Parts: sequence; C-alpha cells; structure tokens
Amino acid sequence: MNIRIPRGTQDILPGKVEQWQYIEEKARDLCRRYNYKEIRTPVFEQTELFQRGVGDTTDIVQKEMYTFEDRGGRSLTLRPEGTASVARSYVENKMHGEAQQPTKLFYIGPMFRYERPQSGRMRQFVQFGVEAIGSADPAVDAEVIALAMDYYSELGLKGLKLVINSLGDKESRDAHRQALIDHFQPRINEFCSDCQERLEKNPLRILDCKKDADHELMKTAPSILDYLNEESSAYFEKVKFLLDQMGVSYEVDPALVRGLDYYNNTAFEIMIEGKGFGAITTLSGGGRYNGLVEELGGPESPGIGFALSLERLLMALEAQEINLEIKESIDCYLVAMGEKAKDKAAVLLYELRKEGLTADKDYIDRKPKGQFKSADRLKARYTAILGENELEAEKINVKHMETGEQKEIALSDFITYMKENMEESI
RNA sequence: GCGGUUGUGGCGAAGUGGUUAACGCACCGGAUUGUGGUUCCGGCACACAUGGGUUCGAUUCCCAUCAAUCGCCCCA
Repeated sequence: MNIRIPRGTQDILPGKVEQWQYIEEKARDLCRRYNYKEIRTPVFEQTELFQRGVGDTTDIVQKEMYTFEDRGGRSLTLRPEGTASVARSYVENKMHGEAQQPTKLFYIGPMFRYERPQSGRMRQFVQFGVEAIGSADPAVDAEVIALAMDYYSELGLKGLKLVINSLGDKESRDAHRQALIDHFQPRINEFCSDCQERLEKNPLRILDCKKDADHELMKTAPSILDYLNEESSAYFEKVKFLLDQMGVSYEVDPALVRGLDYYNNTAFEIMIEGKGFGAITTLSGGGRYNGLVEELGGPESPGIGFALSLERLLMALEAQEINLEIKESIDCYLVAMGEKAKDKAAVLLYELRKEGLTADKDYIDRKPKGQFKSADRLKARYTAILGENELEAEKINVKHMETGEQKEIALSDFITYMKENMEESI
C-alpha cells in the first residue's frame, strides 16, 4: 500500500457508518418537526464568497482554506463552513421573494479546513447546520437554539452547557471595540504577543486569552453587555426571556466571541463537560448574521443559524457510552448443500429480498458448519437449510437461531412463511 | 506554523546487536459424512514505516523523512 488516505480525512466503514446514518436521520427528523427544509449546495464555491462572507481577517480565510485554481483559471475553495454558501444560494435563487419567510433551511455535509488534525478536528469533517433567513424576530433565535439543544438531548447526551452572549448591532459593537482599545492600549505591552496583535485586529479576543487571564485589566475590561444600545439590549432580553419560558437553561458569557466576522447580536455555543474529548469542548456554535445577505448582494435579510460537528457528536456519544438503536441483524441466512440446492438457494434469496427481507447466503463454498457460523456472525434471526434431501422432498428446514427450534415446511410455502414470520415478530 | 508521543502479521501485543521474530484475538480446517456456543488439535498470514549511517552483522543503536496520534493557536 503506497497510496494512503489524505491527512485529516477518514474512511467511514461498515460498523461505524450505521452510526452516521442514525444521527443524520435524527437530524432530518428533527428538522422536519421544526419545519426546516434541506438544502444541498456545492462543496466548492468561488473563493471570494468566503473572503467576503466569512471575513478576510478570520483565521479560516487567512490560513485554513483549501483554495485551488481550476482549469479555467478561476479561484475556487472547498467550503470551510456552510452559512456563506446558504446565504449565497438564498440570494442567487431569490428566496427572499418567496411568500413564506423566514426561509428555514438545514444542511448536512462535509466541510474542509486545512489544519493540523487532532482529536475532534479533521481536515474534512461533517457539519449539520441550520439557517433561518428573513426574520429579525428573537423568537427565531430561540427556536434555532432550542433545535440545537433538542438534537443533543434527544440523542441522550448529558452535561451540555449552553453559553450565550450578545455581540450587539454595529453601533454597539463599534462603541465597545473602542472602549476595549482605550482600556488595553496604555498597558498592552504587558500582554502576550498574540494579544498585542489582537488589539488592532479584534480586541474582543483579548478577553479570551488564557495566558493573560490573570492580568488585572482583564477583570476590569468593559463588557459588551454594558455597551449594547437600547435596541440590541431589548433584543437580547427577549431571546433570554423566550429561552427561560421554554425551559432551556443557559449561561451568559460576555466573553463569548465567535470567530467569524458576520455575527452580530445573538451568539451562542454548546459545550460539553467531561472526559473523552481532550482539548475539544465546543460541540456547536452559531449566531445571528444580519448583514451577511446584503454583503453578498441581496436585499436586507436578517438571519440566524448554527452548525455542529457530527464527528464531535459521535465522540461525545461514545464518551458517554450511549448506544444508538441500530439494527444489525439480518432476517434470514440460507444454508445450502450441493450444487442443485445452491442454485435453488440463489433463487430463493432473490425472492426473499423482493419481499423485503434482509437475506444472504454463502458464496465461498463453505461447509455447512461454516455456513452456520456465518449465519451466527451475521446475527441471522432465521436460517433456512436446503440440501439434497430437502430438495427431493420439496421441503426446507427453517431454524430459529435464538431458540434453536427447527421446522420443516413445504418449499412452495417458504417465502410466504418467512414473510409472515417477519411481520409477526416486528 | 510550533511542540510531545508513537510506528512489529487483519487487529492487539512481547522481544533481541547475530542461526526458522514469541504470544493472544480474528480467520480457515479437523474432532462432529449436513447445524451456530464451549473445549481440544492443526493450519494461515506480503510483520519489524521508509531512506541513510555506525557495525563483520541492525527489527534492535544514531540521523533524516514519512505517517499516526495528542497538544498550542484557532475552531465545529
């Protein structure tokens, strides 16, 4: 083997893929109830979409994008996240003109970021995300947050922590930003080099810094919540009120900053506590992006959404030893002896499958004992035995694997018999 | 981009500067001329990541590379 899987990617093999199918189906089912429709956009877009949508100064755009030139000289990028694409599609397909607003969409698909892989961080990973575009009602914020929390809790995850914050509207943010700069500027040389850079780029991030967490200026730093203007403040209050009413508990963290430029007002993250995660604690993140659609050339269309990583979800489920209900048995395994019986078995298999049963047989000339072993391994509920004797008598032996009970029935009744048996046992 | 750890058959895992590199699991066969488990017996397998160096001799020591993994930064 000299050709290997690219760094930061994975093969999802049988045995594991069922878990993926399960959680994806759960996501679709949940979205159906919340009335969000699935959207599928391409995995690559014009590079400019992300530069403008996600923001030129973000880490994602500056150092994590899979960007390439196609044969026509166009710069394309493997999508690092889903919101920009959905917003682009919203504009391009003129969804703002549809009668029903907000437009409520969800997606499940691979995203790509060029990073050093580690636990819970892959170069290709799968996000389940939701976007509601076309309404600035705080009830939509609450709905989206509730949807995300519901998803986890319905899968049985414990120890979740919802953290919310308001980044305010543009006016509030600008005022706060200036306050932060004024606060740190005089003594910025006492901070780490990262923070010194952050002062200009994104002073909010200084508050996130672990190295300088104990610095006295950190404790006295101006909070965004004190700089929210009346409108933003009322908005945030309403979101919190609705969450309270719905019984969704949360924690307000004024230091919660999201990494993408397009966020304003509501921002939230869902974290998980406990072991099995290494450094990763964020399961999901989202927020409101009222200017994004306009930035991409559409009409003013406020939106909100979140995205969560299915890899991290599966890690969390595993860490908490939560078993998903996955059917791994097959209905019937055919054991055949002798060439004629094998031929007949092939035909019977075809008929069983046409009737909706999951069925299989041996294809590598194993002896009966080996065939039974296969049946056992495949967790067959029934085994049907067909040999020269049975064939001659036009019978077939059907064995219930769990009880060991075996019954001889007419070959002509076999399919019907199996079908009825399955229906009964469901 | 930076740092730690690791790299032996399909998987797990010993071990050694020197004739055929343990063992366990899995798999296959036999004991049981056509019935899954257990047990016993036998068998299978392109295994020392790659490239250099030291040495009479390297899987073992040294260096580099590659890969995996974990962490920093940042995030999902």
